Formats: sequence, structure tokens, C-alpha cells
Amino acid sequence: MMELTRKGEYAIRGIVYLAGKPIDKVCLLSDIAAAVDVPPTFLAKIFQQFSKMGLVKSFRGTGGGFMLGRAPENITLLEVVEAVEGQIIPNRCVVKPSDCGRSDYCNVHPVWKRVQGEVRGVLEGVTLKELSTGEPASKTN
Amino acid sequence: MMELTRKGEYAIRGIVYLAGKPIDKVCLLSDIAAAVDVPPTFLAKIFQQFSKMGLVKSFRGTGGGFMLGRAPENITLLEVVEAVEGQIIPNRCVVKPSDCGRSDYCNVHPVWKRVQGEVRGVLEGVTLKELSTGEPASKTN
DNA sequence: CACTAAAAAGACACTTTATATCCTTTTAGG
DNA sequence: CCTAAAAGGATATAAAGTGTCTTTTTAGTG
Repeated sequence: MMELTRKGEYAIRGIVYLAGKPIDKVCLLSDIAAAVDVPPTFLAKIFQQFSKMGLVKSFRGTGGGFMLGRAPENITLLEVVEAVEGQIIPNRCVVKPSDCGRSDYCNVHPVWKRVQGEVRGVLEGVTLKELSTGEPASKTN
Repeated sequence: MMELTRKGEYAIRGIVYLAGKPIDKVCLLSDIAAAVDVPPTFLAKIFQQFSKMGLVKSFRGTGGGFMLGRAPENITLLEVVEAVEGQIIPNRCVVKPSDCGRSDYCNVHPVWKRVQGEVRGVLEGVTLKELSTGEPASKTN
């Protein structure tokens, strides 16, 4: 339950790799894919999503590729995950309370809200900078 | 992402319903299913799992049915959820670190550990008693 | 004992989501 | 214009989720 998909895992690997490069370095998708051990065609889809969200910048044609859209210390893991997985929703009642069912109030609802808040909080507290260099993230564990 | 399945949602509805009844009251599966608006055949599977975990006691034959296995204040939401959904695993690397990939260390790993801890913590802090009567759970939100 | 009530167990069916891959199109440089 | 690279769209396969149905076991009752 509550498991990140391969897509999410690949997305993180790919963008963390980029975050470890100089900010203006343009990387080939094929190189990234090889480096982080992800199927290139799949990673392509993921980076297209990133590109739309502005998390990465893309360049087409000869000499093209990808670079990080912003400084790695300004991109949180939450953004990355939500960019490819959609919002973090522990239960659908969080987004559509009427689904809680027959009654218009449900005691479990606020619990899921809390779960959502905690998860988002953790992920929001981690930046790509930390993930690529590896300091404070591990101190919190 | 991170979404509870229907099974999990139904499981909670069903057992919270039981928790709202007198502790030794035996309820028919068909009645529970009707009360909480869940397909009876599906709920049957769920309660079989509960039964194996000791969360509910079952009685077969005429006059049979289900009752709560323990006092509702001694059953946490975490137990209920994990009984039917399995362990809460935000990423497979949490359970099998070698999946983190090529290197034997990964900076993201401890983050998922924290997520797991937070989610479990929230769910562990909520009992069926609270959910069926509706007090302290909402105060925390 | 036979009959009926109810849960347990197992097999099956259908739908949705996940996990890719392939092909064509667009964009840009040389 | 030829080549490099990403963008977009369609498709394929596998796995998980969501149920249903049938048969079996267990237990009470006339």
C-alpha cells in the first residue's frame, strides 16, 4: 500500500542525476537513462512531464537535451513526485468528501487529511540539492 | 499516488461499524455490508482476513456472524489497514535496499523511511473507539 | 438425522493501472 | 537538406484492483 510507482522512482533518479550536474549543463536523455538505469523511452515520457511543469528545460535538435529548470535547492522532492504521480491522496474522500459515503460526516476523514499533510511535509522538506550531495536529509532519519 | 484501495476503505467501514456495536454483539455479514454500503461478497473476503488476524471473531452456522476481536480502544487504524493492505511501504527500497539501485547507498532512502514512520504514526494513534464514537481523532486535525 | 443458516475457501471474470515500446512529427544545428 | 534530439501519439503486455460465483465446512434446530 501507498507505494511509489516505478515511474516515480525513475523520475527521482533522473532528476537527482541532473541536480548533481552543473546547473547549466545540458544532458542527453540517453545518457541520463543509462546513468540511472532506466528505460530511455520511459524516461523520455517522464521528462516531458517535468518539462511541462518547468522542473527541467528541454532543447531539441542537435546539441539538445535537458537541464534543471531551477536551482536544485529550490526544487523539493514533493514537487518532483507530484509532477509525475499526481497529488498525494491517501484516500479519495480527502479530495471528494461526498465519497465518505452515506453520511455527510466521517470520523476517518480527518485522519487521512493528517496523513496527507505529514507525507507532503516530509517530501517538501527535502530538496534536490540535498539528495544529490547528501547532507541534511539523512540527519533527519 | 499513495491511495488507499477500495478494499481498505471497505475494511475500515466494516470494522468501524462493528466497533460501534456492543462488544459481544454478533453481526451478520449481510447486515454489516448493507449498513456500510459495501458488496457483501467483497466484505466477506475482507472479514476473513480480519478473522485470521484476530481483529474479529467469526461464528459459523445458524446464529453466526462476526464480532470485534478485542475492545475497540485496543485496535488501531494501523492494524486494520495493514491487515488488509499489507505493510505500508512508500517505496520498495524501504523493504529491500538493494533496489535503490546501482550504488549501495541512496540519499532518498531515509526520506521514504521517514514517510513510512509518519504515516504509521498517524494511523497508530487512532483507535476504532475514537472512529466509532468520534472524539479525539478530529481534535488533531 | 435431516435441514437450514452462515462463514470459509477457491476459482474465475472484468476493469483499471502500471510499465513500457514503437513510430511519426517537430525543432534546431551544421 | 541532412542529421540529431526531443515531443507526441498509439499500441502492447503485465499486474493489480474489484468483484462474483460455486462449493465446502461448521453449527444450530425441529
